[in-house]
Amino acid sequence: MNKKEIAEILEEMAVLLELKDENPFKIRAFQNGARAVEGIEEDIEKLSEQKKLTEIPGIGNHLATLITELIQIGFSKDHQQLKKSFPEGVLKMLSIQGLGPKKVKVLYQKLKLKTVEELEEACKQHKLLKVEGFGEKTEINILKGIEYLKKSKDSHLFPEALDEAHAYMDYLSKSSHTQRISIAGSLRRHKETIRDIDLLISSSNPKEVIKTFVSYPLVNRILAEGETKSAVILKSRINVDLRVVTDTEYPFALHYFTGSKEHNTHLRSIAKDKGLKLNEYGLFKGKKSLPCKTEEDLFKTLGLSYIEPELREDVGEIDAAQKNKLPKKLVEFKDIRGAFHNHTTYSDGAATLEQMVHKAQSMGFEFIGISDHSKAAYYANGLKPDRVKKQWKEIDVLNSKLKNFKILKGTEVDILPDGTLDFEDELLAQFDFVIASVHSKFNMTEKDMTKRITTALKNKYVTMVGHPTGHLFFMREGYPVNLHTLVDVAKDYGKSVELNANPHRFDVDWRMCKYAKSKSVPISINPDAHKTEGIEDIQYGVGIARKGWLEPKDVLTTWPLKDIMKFLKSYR
DNA sequence: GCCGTTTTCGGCCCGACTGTTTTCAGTCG
Repeated sequence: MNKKEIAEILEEMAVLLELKDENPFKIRAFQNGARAVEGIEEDIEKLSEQKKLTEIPGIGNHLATLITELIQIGFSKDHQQLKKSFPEGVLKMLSIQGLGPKKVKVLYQKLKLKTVEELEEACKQHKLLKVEGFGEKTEINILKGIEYLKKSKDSHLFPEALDEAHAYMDYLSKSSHTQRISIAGSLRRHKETIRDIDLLISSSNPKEVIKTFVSYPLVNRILAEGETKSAVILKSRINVDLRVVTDTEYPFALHYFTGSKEHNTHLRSIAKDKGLKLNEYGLFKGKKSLPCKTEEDLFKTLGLSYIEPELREDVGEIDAAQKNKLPKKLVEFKDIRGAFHNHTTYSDGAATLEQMVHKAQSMGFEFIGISDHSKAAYYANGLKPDRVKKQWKEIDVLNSKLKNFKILKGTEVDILPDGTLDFEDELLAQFDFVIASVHSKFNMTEKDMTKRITTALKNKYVTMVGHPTGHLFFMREGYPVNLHTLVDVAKDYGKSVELNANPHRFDVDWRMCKYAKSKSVPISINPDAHKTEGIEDIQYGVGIARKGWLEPKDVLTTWPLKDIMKFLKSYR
């Protein structure tokens, strides 16, 4: 059992303990334990063997035994026991906004509600009004929460889908019948969340390929198994569609199945204008298909420059391709030289300052910005000025030892409801950079929230706004804010805008990247890392940036360090 | 349940908001 799975079990146990009304500090110990496990840098199985688990802060004797049990026999008796106390659907109710363990417990015990569906029905019939502590508003909010849950039900975070797709492709590539293979669909276009995985294979023996496809060990259910088309659901609950075509058809099919639908429709009309017909099997002049070996050939034949998959959303890319006005070279991961917005154990990160630095160095970076939370972020162990200064000292010492690498002193300072910041200007002035973020009082009108955030951005020491909308995929909607106004203010005050690369966030999204680019506002692709691996999320942020038409020059974190330092001084 | 150079017992991060209530419990971050 790996770190992630162990952490998930500890997390679930914490939830179950909450439902059982256990000692809150015991619950927190499980939550801390889960986070500690996730943050472990070494091999957890080895640590368990060597009985060194208790050396990790947050893991004591009991949790160490439990983790060892999980590693050795794959389950824990304590966990199984706890799980028996509540039906599974009751746990699901907890993912509804505004419903916590206390209320869920009451609903389960008083109204005998066991699933989200039963809860929804009960709300509609106003059965909750009978229960003390529940009112009309609560019912409405629960229904809203259920609606939101349903909307995001069948979607998956980008990296989860990508990992599944790569593993499946590795497996399929081994078949001698597979000629060319590719990811298609929204995953190839790097949409922010993924509903299903589309795979395309060229082969002269489609039957065999399909047979191999449905025999994949991680398949949970086969939905369709035809001559050239198959669909399955994986154990991870992701749907995967496969199409098998001939190698001649492959480039056309790849384009077709990559989409988007709107892009395809538009491109077909371009073909039609030229007296051609385009579909997934070819580009036809009369009955004769024009030869194309690759997608590049296809675009060329239509008189267009090559359109990268990320751009195919029919938001002007076809027009630009006709006029040869597409970005010359979209940003790539290898262009990235460093990252702002990283947390350490000083606040709510799992890795120490030094571990984060080493990770950044191992990724070939030239700098890393450290931005732990400010004091208002109690829940995240936010820093008071004295601890900020302690961290600065540690950074100074490390910097003096480092060659060709620099740690930048930063903070993720809370934006208070009135738009002022959680640190005094006098302190802010001493940071190399300042990220200002909203972490509280989300419930404001768009006008007030926009005022609040732009006021913060206008502060002469603030470099950028962190995760500007605050949304979390599948968990909560963002607070209302006018992003165009925000970008305009960034433009006027010479600031940057964050593209938070955490796959739960992708905030701002690619649409706003495009707008920022049009205003020459540099985008910072930031990992918002809370552990060393978190820094790797930058690669997904790069995908979103590409989708937003960004080239290296548009991305602050690709600039040479001396230019970045110049930028950080320019707006003060 | 975890932790510890004031402590092996007794703390453990807490303020704001919401919706329900008339003084507060539950939820969230």
